[in-house]
Amino acid sequence: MEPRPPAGFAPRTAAGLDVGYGERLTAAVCVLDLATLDVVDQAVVQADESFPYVPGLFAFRELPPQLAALGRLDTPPDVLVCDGQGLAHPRRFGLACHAGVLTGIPSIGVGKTALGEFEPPGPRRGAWTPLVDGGEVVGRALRTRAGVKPVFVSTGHLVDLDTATDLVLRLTPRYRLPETTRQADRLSRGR
DNA sequence: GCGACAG
DNA sequence: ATCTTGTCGC
Repeated sequence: MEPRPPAGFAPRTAAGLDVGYGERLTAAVCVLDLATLDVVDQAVVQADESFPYVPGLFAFRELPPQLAALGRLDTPPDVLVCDGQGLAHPRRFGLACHAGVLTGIPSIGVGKTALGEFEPPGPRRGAWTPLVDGGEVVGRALRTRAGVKPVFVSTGHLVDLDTATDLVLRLTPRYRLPETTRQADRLSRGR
């Protein structure tokens, strides 16, 4: 059956997660108020590399430090917006799925590149086309900004694709990537 | 066997 | 992911 959010799912906050690379890994999490998109909480954690980058096993590399950062927040966010795929993964279980299941927090995946096939969505913001892999619809290629390369949205945990799409559009009033991702990226670079 | 392969 | 200048466009 389709992943479905808890009854009455109406997130007030959304967290963006990202990992920056330097001498060590820098995991950052930024919690935004969905009404204002202001950062209301954040945390950073440094960690040594403990797993190589292996396509398909991305979560083994970046999730541990991200979970550590989440643990440093004052309050758990209502939904996690992950930097990578959720269901849109060869094994149907990308980073966003791991993050949601391990924390019990609803989650979605927003990738910058697609793993499956898709037709280019219309040029206008909000347009989308199905992202297909192995003959299955695993997510959506969503245009968050007119005339700019789409992002790839997929289900993580306890959130359906329509809800995930709405959420991403709410987080992209101006730029291609969600504000959550942008803020976490900024923080992971020490700013 | 060869190429592709989230970040 | 990260290394990096200028350049085109709103």
